[in-house]
Amino acid sequence: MIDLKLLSDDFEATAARLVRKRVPIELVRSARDLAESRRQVVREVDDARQEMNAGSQSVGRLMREGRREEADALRAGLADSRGRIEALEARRREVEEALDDVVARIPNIPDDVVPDGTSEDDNRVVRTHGYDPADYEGRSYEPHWEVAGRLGIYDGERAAKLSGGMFSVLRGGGARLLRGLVDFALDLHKDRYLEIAPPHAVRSDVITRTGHLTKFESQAYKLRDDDLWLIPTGEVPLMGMHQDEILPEADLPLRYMAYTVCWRREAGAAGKDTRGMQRLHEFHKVELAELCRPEDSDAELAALLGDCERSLQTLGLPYRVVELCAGDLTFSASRVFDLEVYSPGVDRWLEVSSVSLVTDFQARRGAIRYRKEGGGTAFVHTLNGSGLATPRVWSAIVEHGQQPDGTVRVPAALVPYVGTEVIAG
RNA sequence: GGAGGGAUGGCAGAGCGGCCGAAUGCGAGGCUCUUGAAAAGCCUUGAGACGCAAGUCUCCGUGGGUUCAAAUCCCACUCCCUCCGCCA
Repeated sequence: MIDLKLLSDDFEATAARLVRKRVPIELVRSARDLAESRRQVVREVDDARQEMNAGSQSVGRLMREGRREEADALRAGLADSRGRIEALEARRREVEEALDDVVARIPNIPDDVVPDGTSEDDNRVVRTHGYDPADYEGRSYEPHWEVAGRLGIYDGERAAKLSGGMFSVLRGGGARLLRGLVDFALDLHKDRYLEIAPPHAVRSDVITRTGHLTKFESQAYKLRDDDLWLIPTGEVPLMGMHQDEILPEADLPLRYMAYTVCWRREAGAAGKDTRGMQRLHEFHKVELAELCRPEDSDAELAALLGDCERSLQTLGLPYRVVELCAGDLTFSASRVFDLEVYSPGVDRWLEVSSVSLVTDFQARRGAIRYRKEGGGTAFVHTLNGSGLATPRVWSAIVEHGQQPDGTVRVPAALVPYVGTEVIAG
């Protein structure tokens, strides 16, 4: 959630920044007005309470002094003021509910350096690494599901039999490639990130406060008999760990990585780009996530982006870095860089990582703070990015590594992890 | 799943319905003493909301109830611990 103070202190500027993210101005106005109403009601409640507290204390004093009749008289009057407090409280709840509802629709404020734009088309390619169209001329590339299907390392039909569409079954060298990718990613980042093995099911409270379950949409799977949700990303437990904590400043930044399975319902996303392993309900991912001081978050974002790029560089995959425009930013992010790998089999750039700066948006809802060395507390900034999202990297390796004889060449850096230079089945 | 115990500030740990936002100890910060340090002594030290400020309000696991008044009494829930059962 955003800082409501920004709306009362500097409405025009804040509204202008939100409008860049396609937020309707009426929504921002209504948040400001409701916040003001709330302030007023809270003040009335406080005043009423003060009166009541003072009265109650007088009753106590009179009783101790043995002045019974005076105490009884006062007590009768206080019963009424309790009714008044209850009425005011009811109004406060009403206003707060309305405010929460509006605030829940307001996304994080885009960073001023983010380019203007309203859609994907306005995103900016920052740089391209390792890609030369000449490399692909004079040869045909098949999509990964063809290559992998023929090798028997990917079985889409059995996956559908077990679980329906958008699930995968990997076999033999395909399963080994998946496992190797995970190990590779964890090893690559172990010096800067603390490895965590978190739960894959979390409470409603946790997934809500990390921003992955809202009144308006749910990408997550719910367990039937318990108040638990399967995580859509490792970010959820990594950030949820510190909810309601006040961290010592000296502990920051906290950099974590976690290998988890991720589940996404992706309702309505069926159809396009779903062939093979491009989009799955269940996939494996090594997530990088961190908490830091606000003044460090720009530098941490650059470093995190570099770390995520390093995964692709080391694997020798051609990719480009795309900065999302204001109108295309995800709800919680103030700034996002997508990493897209070139997939020759489908001749497309596929998003394999989304590196996000979330500023204090997530920390505010999750109440993740730190104690400043000079005194006082403040919300941390949070960041996250995929260190390696397996399905699309897996398929990119298959498409790039395909050889005339139908086998797949394994990138050199991955050979020790997969245990073979060539996947032949 | 069954039986019992518990949840209070950074930690440990008190707390007869009113003088309790809360003893005490530890930790942390400041000061005195000292050449310096230790020891000792003194002082300070939870979070949040509103307010220029004085100050007021909220928070003792969560939610409800009783009462003029709840950390304290009642109800429900959640979590933790111990024992039993089951189990990778």
